[in-house]
Amino acid sequence: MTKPARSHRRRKEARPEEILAAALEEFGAKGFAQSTLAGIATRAGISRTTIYLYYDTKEAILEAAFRNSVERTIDDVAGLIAQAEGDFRTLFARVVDLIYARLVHGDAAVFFKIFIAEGQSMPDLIALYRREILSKGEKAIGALIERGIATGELSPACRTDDVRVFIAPAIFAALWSQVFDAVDPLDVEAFKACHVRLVADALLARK
Amino acid sequence: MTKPARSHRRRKEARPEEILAAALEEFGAKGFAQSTLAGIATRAGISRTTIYLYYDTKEAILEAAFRNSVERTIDDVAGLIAQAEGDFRTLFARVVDLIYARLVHGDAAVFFKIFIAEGQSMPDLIALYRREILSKGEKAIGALIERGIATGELSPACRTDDVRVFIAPAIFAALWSQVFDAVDPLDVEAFKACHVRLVADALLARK
Amino acid sequence: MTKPARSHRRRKEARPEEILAAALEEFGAKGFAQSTLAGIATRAGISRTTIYLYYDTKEAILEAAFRNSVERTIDDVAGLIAQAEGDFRTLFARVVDLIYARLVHGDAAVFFKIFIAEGQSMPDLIALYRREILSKGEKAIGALIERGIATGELSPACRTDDVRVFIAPAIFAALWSQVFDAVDPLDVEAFKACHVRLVADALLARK
Amino acid sequence: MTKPARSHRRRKEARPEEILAAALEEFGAKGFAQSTLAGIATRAGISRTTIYLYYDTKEAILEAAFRNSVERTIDDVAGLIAQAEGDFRTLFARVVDLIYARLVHGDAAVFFKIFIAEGQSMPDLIALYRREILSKGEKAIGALIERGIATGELSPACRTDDVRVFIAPAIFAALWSQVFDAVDPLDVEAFKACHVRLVADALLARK
DNA sequence: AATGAATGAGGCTTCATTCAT
DNA sequence: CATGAATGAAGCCTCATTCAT
Repeated sequence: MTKPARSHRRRKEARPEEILAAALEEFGAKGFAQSTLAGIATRAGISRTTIYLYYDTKEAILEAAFRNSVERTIDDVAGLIAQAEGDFRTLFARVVDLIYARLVHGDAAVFFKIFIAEGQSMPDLIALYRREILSKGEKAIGALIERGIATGELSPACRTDDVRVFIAPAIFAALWSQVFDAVDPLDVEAFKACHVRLVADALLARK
Repeated sequence: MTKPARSHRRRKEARPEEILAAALEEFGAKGFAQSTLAGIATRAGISRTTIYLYYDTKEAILEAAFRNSVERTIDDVAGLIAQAEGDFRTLFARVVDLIYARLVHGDAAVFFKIFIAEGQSMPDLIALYRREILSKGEKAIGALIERGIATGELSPACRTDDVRVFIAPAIFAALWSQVFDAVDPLDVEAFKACHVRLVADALLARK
Repeated sequence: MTKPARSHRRRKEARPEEILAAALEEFGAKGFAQSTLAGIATRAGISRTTIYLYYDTKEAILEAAFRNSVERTIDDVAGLIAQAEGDFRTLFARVVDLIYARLVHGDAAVFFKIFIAEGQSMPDLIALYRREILSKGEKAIGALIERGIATGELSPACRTDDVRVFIAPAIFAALWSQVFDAVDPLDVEAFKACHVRLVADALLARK
Repeated sequence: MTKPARSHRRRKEARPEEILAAALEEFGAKGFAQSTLAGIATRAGISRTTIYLYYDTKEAILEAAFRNSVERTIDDVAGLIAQAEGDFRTLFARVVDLIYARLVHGDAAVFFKIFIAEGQSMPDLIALYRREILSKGEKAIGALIERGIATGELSPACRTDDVRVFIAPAIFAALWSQVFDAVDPLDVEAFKACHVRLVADALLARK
């Protein structure tokens, strides 16, 4: 169907995403405020001014990169809610696995960093993040718990918990890696196991 | 004889701390890179150049503010390890209380932000933070668990856990407040209660 | 096909030298430390920041201007050594002519000024100057004297002199012009004649 | 009569000269424009603001230091004209000796440097220098030549020379030392001998 | 589509100088 | 008399952004 794109054409179509990828690299390495268009351009292997053909401002790049990443993440989370088999501990572990994967490496970690540091000046993105991504994640965990209650594994009392507490260690791990990796790297796998055990032990204990 | 404090003198002595306080405000509001000396000066109610009478560079201000805060925090933590009476759940709750107090409001929150966003460029401060503050906190929790094992409340198995998992929700709460306060404020007290319950339930369950 | 030079291009190629010329003017008028990039930019008819497209720092401009000038000067001096015909007095006069021309007007005068005033902080340029330019000049004079001895005009005793003594009045004239031109201008031609006569008389007298 | 000054009093009277001495050091080390009041104050062992009790501006310090030095120099030169015994070569050597002494070390060297580099902006001092110091020096040399003619040592033709040519090498030596001392120090004594020989040989040769 | 050239706004820092003690 | 405190002016430099090719 789609004609095998000539390299010129292909280039043109690929540019925006290439720029976004380069920007994400730069943002991750230096933070948003410290990032420069020059740095992004270099990483993308293009000239500084070419960026302006696709994005109007530095902020626009961040926003585009963010929306781009958001969509993919939402899909992942949706899939994650659907696939659900096995006992609570197993299911929870699987969910946590995915969250760690996305948070410790990948785009999500970068945006986390940026939002924490410079979120004051970008309330719209913040709201979008909270609404589109975090909410979905919360719902996924909530659904997991409901299922546990339904099967009799968990006590209905677990419904009253703030599910964010159950995921918090993952965020902690992501940030620890970002900040202290050089001076004191975290054994993510071991930490994750502790995390799952803590939550499962606590919830299952409530009969 | 010598009048207790001529206003000139008194000012001079107070200045450094005034500047540090203003800087912390500014850093908290804009992040370190985005902060300007002009902003700090305005908040302190002095001129831009006056700052240079006390600190040589913007980095020096950050460092001074940090060390200033570090010392106070260490003292708090030390005191916290000492005072310890009651059952595990009560003690843990008290420790967590203090951590929330310092992390959600106050200096610690600001430095957290800065380190996450711009830590790459200040490895020395990062190392200091990890060594002087976080370690102390970890030890405090570790001591608590040992005490619980000693009194027979907790299983010795709890010793194998990474204690950072037990505190992670507090960091989460601190960052959530920083980032999402405007769009979706966190009920910190409720969250904290969940946090304590989760950890206590899990640990006490392991017999 | 490719038009010989689009104005954009041509400009770009000319810019560095334009900036250097402007800088030399500015340095000459104010000395190096007192010179400002704003002044250079104005003289060059460009904006302050445009300078940074071509030179990284003020020091870099000085260095570039200097090297630029050095090369031309060395070539002149080399040519001057080569062309040599006639009796000692005539030859010496010709060499002195060139030295005055370059020293009293032109780049050399500016660098003299700068080196005298601010040489402490630029030892590399100083060394280069001594090695690449002054040495060549000394050699030229030395060669002249050797030739005079060979032809029997001069006594071999002249070889023991420090040739810099023979040129010193030229430097004096250059500096006098720089410093006292407004208050008491020097009749350079007359002074130069005196200079040549002094040296020639002294050397030729030694039989 | 004069009470043996109490140290306080003595201090007060000495201050201006102490400041001048410190300023001269600083000017010599960094040039005038690069010198700072802070540097002068440190060298003088006093506070920055104390300087303002005695001198209104940086320029005023330069001027005061200069006038101070001028007076002493004039006296020296006057004395130098008076004392005159022996043949031309001997006398000339003695005069040149004094000039070297003052130019290569001491205040005069510093002012030379400053005037060359930054004279444009201080025409009054320049004029004063030309009038009060250089003129006197020229006259001293002129008188020497007249005496030589009178005693029959020199030809009356020597009267037509610009006497500055005869002293130029001394200036050259002074500047060389300032600029190239680190990279290629000048053997001042040898150079001076060459200088005297050159001038004497030339003048005495004209019969 | 892509880029090299150019610039204005703004940040950090230095320093001569004034003010109050 | 002496000084510590404070500041305004000015300089260097960076960077997002516009213009012309």
